[in-house]
Amino acid sequence: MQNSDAMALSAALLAAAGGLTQRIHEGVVARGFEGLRPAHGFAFARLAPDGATVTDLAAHLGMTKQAASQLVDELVRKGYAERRPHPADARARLVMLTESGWACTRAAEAAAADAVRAWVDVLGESEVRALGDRLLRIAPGGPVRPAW
Amino acid sequence: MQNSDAMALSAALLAAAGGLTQRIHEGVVARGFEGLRPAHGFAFARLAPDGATVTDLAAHLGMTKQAASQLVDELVRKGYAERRPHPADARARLVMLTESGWACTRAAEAAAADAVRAWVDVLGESEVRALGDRLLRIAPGGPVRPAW
DNA sequence: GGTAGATGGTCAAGTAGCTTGACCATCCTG
DNA sequence: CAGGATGGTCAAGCTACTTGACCATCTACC
Repeated sequence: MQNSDAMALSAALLAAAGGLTQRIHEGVVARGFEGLRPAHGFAFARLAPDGATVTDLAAHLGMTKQAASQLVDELVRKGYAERRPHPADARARLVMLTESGWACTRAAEAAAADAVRAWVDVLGESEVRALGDRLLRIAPGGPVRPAW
Repeated sequence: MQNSDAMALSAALLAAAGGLTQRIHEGVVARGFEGLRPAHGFAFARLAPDGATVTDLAAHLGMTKQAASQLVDELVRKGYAERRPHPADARARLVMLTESGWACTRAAEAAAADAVRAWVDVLGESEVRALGDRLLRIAPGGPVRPAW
């Protein structure tokens, strides 16, 4: 395999990821959630299950805890999250999604589903499943971080 | 296909793209090119064939021409590009890669090839080719822009 | 051929999202 | 119950972008 093939594959992967990010973002906006940037989506993904501390979030997003704290401030101010006392550690605070935050998460899922549906129209369902399977096997198991 | 499947596929795609970006960047640094951010790679891709004007570059990168101009300033200051008079338009200036810029482009190709080689080890060559083929078909034909 | 608007580019100032540094409160370990 | 580690915030600074204003040159129309 030539270097130029590797570049073509890389470009396709980055273009697909960029397009997906943009479509999800547009879909979320279209569903009435404003003032959010794609980076917030990564935060929602970490907060969704059971909440998280600011330090957890910072590690997940690959940023300092100060920056994560600012980001949480913003989510709180906009009503998507709230800080609650941590049940087991008086230093820590558990950041949890509000009902509005959950609604936004569902909107993001719906937008992602729309984007994937467009791929199914082009490739067919089995091909899309195969694509997902292969991506999973080459994706670094770790956290999904905005890397550039 | 469930919404949760779409999210899993999206996460895998974004993780793969993020990992690839990071690996390319690390590979470029490891080959001795410093002071460059991943975003510069997108600029190099546009400059590589025959040079480009600042306005072209801005459109390609999805930013204002002022920002693109600043970015070119930086590349010039670091010796990767140079501004030459445009042969057919006295207003415009043609930004071209220097020999050092070409060397950096080759380093990025080599780093991408390394990353792809790691995928081949996991999936096998034919699967990786199939992956690239499918990505090309779902990627928005347009320019590769850093979308978040 | 001259003039009016469009286009390429830069200078200047402002903004948003991150960083580093300092600090306090609470925890855990010996 | 000390002393260090950890969770979190406040404050200041940096950097890559933005918007706004401006000049030089191209292009189209009369």
